[in-house]
Amino acid sequence: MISGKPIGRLSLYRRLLNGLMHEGVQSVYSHDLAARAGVTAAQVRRDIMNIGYSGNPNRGYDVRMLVESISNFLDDPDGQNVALVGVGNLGRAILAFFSGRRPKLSIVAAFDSDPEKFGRVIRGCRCYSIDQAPEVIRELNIKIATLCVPANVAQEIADLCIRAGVKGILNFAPVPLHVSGSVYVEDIDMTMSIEKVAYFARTN
Amino acid sequence: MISGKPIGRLSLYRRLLNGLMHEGVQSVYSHDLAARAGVTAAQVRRDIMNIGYSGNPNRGYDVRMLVESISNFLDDPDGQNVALVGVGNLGRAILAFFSGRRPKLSIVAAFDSDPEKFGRVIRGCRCYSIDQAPEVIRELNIKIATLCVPANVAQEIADLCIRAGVKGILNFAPVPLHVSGSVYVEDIDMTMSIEKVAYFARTN
DNA sequence: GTATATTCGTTACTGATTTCACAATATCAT
DNA sequence: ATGATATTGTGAAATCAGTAACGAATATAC
Repeated sequence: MISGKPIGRLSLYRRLLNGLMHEGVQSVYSHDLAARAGVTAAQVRRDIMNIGYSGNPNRGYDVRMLVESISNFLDDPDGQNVALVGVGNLGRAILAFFSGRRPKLSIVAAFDSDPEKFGRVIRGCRCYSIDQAPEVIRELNIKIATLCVPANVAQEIADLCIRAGVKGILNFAPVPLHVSGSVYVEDIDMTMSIEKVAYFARTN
Repeated sequence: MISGKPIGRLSLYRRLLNGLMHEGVQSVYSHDLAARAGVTAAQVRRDIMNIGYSGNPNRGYDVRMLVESISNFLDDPDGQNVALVGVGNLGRAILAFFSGRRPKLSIVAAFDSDPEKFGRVIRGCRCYSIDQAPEVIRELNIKIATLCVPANVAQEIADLCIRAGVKGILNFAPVPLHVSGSVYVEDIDMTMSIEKVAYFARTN
């Protein structure tokens, strides 16, 4: 079993390695990747060890093969569909940000409560009424939801998604969600983050 | 000295407490606040202990006074000015999100490289050329920057901000920043987050 | 006024994560 | 071939964050 933080780092390594591959770099040392990722070399080696890939003493890691190993580990080979709930400013920004970024992860449906938005297609993603969510989530086999809704409805909408089969939630709403242990929630709490920055900018 | 995660939790507690205060609740127990925040009661008590506030056995914590204690700890009494760099989709969403949310933290200037945007005022925040950043950051005594720029220029722009006096960066660019130890960086890496969610949605 | 029940404050513990350190191994120059 | 060098893989140590547990303190009931 492997826990949250290493998974995040693997995702980062892969992104950095993709950049290197694009530049034509063929192999990389743990300390080099570590410097780019902002972690220690030992950390990189252990993370890579954890997914069962092996490098080559004196030549480091083969970039292409390491990317492949990480992808085998992280990705569903068939791809995963994602829903976006809440097509406000933030929701649209996220649609724009993710559009075509990860081939194995596609935002395939958006939901909102504003009838103005029903039927519109934003960045190739169709917007439905939130009432249709249970049906659409089931039909498209969506297991991942991105919540960009106001705090006061976030729990209710999370519950609705979970009842429809969602197993993982990326929560931008500034409120902790209460879910059963079989559902994974990752919070992106921008208010908390900026207050942290403000604190350390002041006291560091 | 108190490190990153407790600070984040304090920010969260304060937000929850403000909600309670709004509902007219006067006092709260550690286990109640803990349940709302999704942490253990011991954690709450210890976090509150760390900032030197004391509750009352059998009556819990006074909501108003606890909020005040946390605010004294987290906030600069004179307020802090924030710059937003990169007025794209995400930047505008963040402007909308933060506008008027925390009285002690105001986004007072935005910067972009697109001349179309210069001089425009978005959510009460004026948009300047990135070339004016050093000057404006100094004049407005800005110590905090929110980076919503493309990955390939993020480091360069971070350096520019730091040279102008910025001490804390909230980094939305999907690339780790290399900064000196006296500057605090908080990363919000949405790609990493969604890949984490995807992984656990699949394997949990 | 006393007993009782409940909660806080804090110390000691536990578990997880990260780093250290070094043997094992591959490469390269000679 | 062989020696020198640089790197990986990984058990052990260290660090860190979170939890449990319990004495001290306070309110409440009778």
